[in-house]
Amino acid sequence: MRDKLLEAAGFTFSKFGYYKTSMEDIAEKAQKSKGSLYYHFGSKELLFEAVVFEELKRLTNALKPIFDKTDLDSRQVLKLYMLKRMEVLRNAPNYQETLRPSFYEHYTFLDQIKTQITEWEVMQISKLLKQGLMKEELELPGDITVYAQVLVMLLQGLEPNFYLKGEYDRLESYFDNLIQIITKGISK
Amino acid sequence: MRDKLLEAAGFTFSKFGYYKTSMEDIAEKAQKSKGSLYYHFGSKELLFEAVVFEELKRLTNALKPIFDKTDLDSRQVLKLYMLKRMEVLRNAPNYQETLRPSFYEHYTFLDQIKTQITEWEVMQISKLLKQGLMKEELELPGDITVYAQVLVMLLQGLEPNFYLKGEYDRLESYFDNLIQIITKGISK
Amino acid sequence: MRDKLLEAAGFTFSKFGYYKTSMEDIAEKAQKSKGSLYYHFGSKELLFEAVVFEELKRLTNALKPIFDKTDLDSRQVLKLYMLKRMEVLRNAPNYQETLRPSFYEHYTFLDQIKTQITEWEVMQISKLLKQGLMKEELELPGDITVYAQVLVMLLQGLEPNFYLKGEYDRLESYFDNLIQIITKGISK
Amino acid sequence: MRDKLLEAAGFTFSKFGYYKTSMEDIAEKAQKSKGSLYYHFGSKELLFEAVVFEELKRLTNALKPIFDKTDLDSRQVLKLYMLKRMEVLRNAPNYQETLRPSFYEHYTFLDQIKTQITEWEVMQISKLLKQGLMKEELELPGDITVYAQVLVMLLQGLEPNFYLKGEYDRLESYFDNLIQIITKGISK
DNA sequence: GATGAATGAGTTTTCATTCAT
DNA sequence: TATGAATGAAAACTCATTCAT
Repeated sequence: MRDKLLEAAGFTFSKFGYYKTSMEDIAEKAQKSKGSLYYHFGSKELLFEAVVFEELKRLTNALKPIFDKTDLDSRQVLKLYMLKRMEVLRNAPNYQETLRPSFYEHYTFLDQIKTQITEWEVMQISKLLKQGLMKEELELPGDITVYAQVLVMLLQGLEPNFYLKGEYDRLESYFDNLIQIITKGISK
Repeated sequence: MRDKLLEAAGFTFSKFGYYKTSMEDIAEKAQKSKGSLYYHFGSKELLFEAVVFEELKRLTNALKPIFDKTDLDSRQVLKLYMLKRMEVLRNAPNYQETLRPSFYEHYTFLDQIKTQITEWEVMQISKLLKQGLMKEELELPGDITVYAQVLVMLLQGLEPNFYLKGEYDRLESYFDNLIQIITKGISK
Repeated sequence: MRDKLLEAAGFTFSKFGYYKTSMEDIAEKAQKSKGSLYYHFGSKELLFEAVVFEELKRLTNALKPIFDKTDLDSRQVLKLYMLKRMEVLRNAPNYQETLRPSFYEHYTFLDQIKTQITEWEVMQISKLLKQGLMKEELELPGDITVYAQVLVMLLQGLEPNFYLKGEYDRLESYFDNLIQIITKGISK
Repeated sequence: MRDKLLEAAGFTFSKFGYYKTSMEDIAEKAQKSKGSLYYHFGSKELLFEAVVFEELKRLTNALKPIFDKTDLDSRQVLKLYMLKRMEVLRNAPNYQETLRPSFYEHYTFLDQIKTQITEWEVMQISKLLKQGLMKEELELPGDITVYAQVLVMLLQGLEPNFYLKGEYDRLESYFDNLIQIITKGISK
C-alpha cells in the first residue's frame, strides 16, 4: 500500500512539480483516500522526502558498479558513468525538483542528502581521474578534486535540460558530442 | 511606478520562487497595493513573464558586444562569452526558475521568449565556431550547430548550480577549469 | 459625450446584466475613460438609473399615441398596444434587469418609476376596457381594473421570455396566438 | 450535511440573488465553513445549479398527478395545473432568477435542465389540449403545440411578477381572472 | 489501516471608487 | 472635462491538514 502511494506520488510530483501537485491529485492517481497519505507519510513534505529518497537510492545503486571497472581506460569509465547517470536520473525526476535554491530553505533534510550524494560522486570521480593521471591517460594541471567537482556540477546542471518532457531523446545525441569534447579536453 | 513594482516582483520571486511568492508579498515589498499589480500586469503569470523578460533583455544586451570582437581568437571570444553570460545571469534569478521541468510543464507562456533567446545564442555561437574552424583554431568533426547547441545547453545547465545562494563566489574558480577543458576539447 | 456613455452603458448592461457589467466594460465600449463615467454619472447605480430612465421614457412616448385611437374597436387597440409594447421593450432591455425582486431592495428609485409606469399602463388599459364594455365589444364580469392589472402583469411577465437573445423572432409568431386567445377570452 | 448546505444556499440565493450572494453568506447561514461548500459542490455555479435542480424536481413531482386526471374537463385540468404550478413555484424562487436575460447570457450551465422541464410541460399541455379538442371542449385553430408553448411561456412569464416579495397573496386573486380569460379564449 | 467529510488560513482576482494632473 | 493610475475591500477558490468512524 505504502509503495502504491509512493509510486503515485512520484509520478504526480514529477509531472506537475511539488507545488502544483495536491494531495488530492496523488490520492486520485493512487485510487486511495487523502487520509491514507497522511496515515503513511504524515505530511506533504515528508511524502516528497520519501519520494526523493527512493530515487536517490536507485541513483547510487546504479552508479556504484561502474566505478569498479578499474581495468578500463579512465576516459571510458567516465563516459560510461555519464551515460548511466543520465539514464538513471531520467527515471528520478523528482530529484530535479529539489535543485532550486529556494526549495532548500525549508528542506534541510533534502539538502543534506543531496550534499552527501554529491560528495560521494566527487570522491568517485576524483579517484577515477587520479587513476587516469597515473596511467597517463589524462592531463589535468592543478587540483584534481576541483576537476571532479566541475564535472559533477556540469552533469547536475544538464539534468533539467534533459528532463524537459520529451526532450530526452532529442538531446541524447547531443550528449555524445559533449562527452567527446570533455574526453578530449581532459586527455593527455 | 511600473518599474518599482517590477523590481519588487523580481526580488521577491527570486527569493521565494514563483509559487511561494504571493501577490501580497510583492505589493508589500513595493509598498503598493495589490490592485496596482493587477492594474499594470493583469495577473501573476503576466507579472512573472514581465520580470523574466526584463532579465533576458539584460542578457542579450550584455552579450551582443562580445560577438563583435572578430579580431580575437575564437576560443578567447567563447571564454569571454561564457564568463559574461554567467555574470549577467547571476543577476537573473527568475529566469532560472523557468528552466525547471515542473515549471515548464504548467507555464508555457514563457516558451516563446525562452526559445527566441536560446536560438539567438545558438546562432551566435555557431557563427563563432565557424570562424574558428576557418581560422583553423578549432577542430569539430560533424555538425557545427550541434556543438553550438551543446555548449548553450551546458551553460544553461550550469545556471542552477551557480546561483545557489552565496555559492557563486566559490564556484567561480571552478568555471575557469571548465572553460579550460572545453577550450582544449574543441581546439585543433 | 454623456449620450455616448449612456448608449455604451445601455448596450453593455443589457448584454451582461447589471452585476456582470463592470465600469471598465462600459468605458471600453465607449472608448472613454472610467473617470469620465464618474464625472458624468457619479456612480454605477446612478448610471444604471439613467439608462433605465431613458428606456422608460421611450416606452411611454411610444405607447401614448395608441390609446388616442378611440375610433377603433377596443380589441384592435389592445392588440396594437400589445404589439407596440413588445416592440419598444425589445429596445429597452435594461428595464428587464430591474424586474427581479432582490434588485429592488437597494434601488427604491427604480421601484418608484416602475410603479408609476405600471399604474399609468393599468389606467390606460382600464379606460380602454371600459370603452369596450360600453360599446358592447367586451364581456368582463367583475372589477375592470383587476382585468387591466392582469393584462399588464401578463405582458410584463412575458418580457423576460421575449428578450432571451435571439429568441424574439421565434417567439413573435407565438405572440399572435396569445393575442388571439386573450381577445377571444375577453370578447362578448 | 449536504442537504443543510443546499437549504441554506437556496434560502440565501433567493433572498439576495445569485450575484449578491457570496459563498461566505451561505456558509454563515448554514453555520458551516466555506470549504465544505466547495467540498460538496465544487463551485458557486454548481451549487446554484443544485439548488435550482432541487426546486424543479419539486415542480414536476407536484404537476405529474394532475395530468393523470383524464376524467375531468380539459379546461378544469388546465386550471388545476396552472394553480398548482403557481403554488409550487412560489417556493422555487431561485429558478426565477435563471429566467432573466442577463443571467441566461452568462450561465448556460442550467440550459439543459430548464429546456428539459419546459419540453416536458409543453408535451403534457399538448396532450391535454388534444384531448380537449377530441372531446370538443376546446376550439384551437392551427398548430396545437404552438398553443401549448404559448401557455407555458405565459405561465413562465408571470412568475417574476408573482414572486415579488409579499405580493403573492394580492396577485393570487388576479390569477383567477387570468384563468377565466384563457379558459374562455380556448373554449369552443 | 483506511476513508469521507469538514475546516480555515491563505491565495488570486475583481472592481467600484478616488484623485492628482 | 477627461484621464490614467492607484487603491482596498470583498469575492471565489485552493488545499494541506484533522478527525470521527
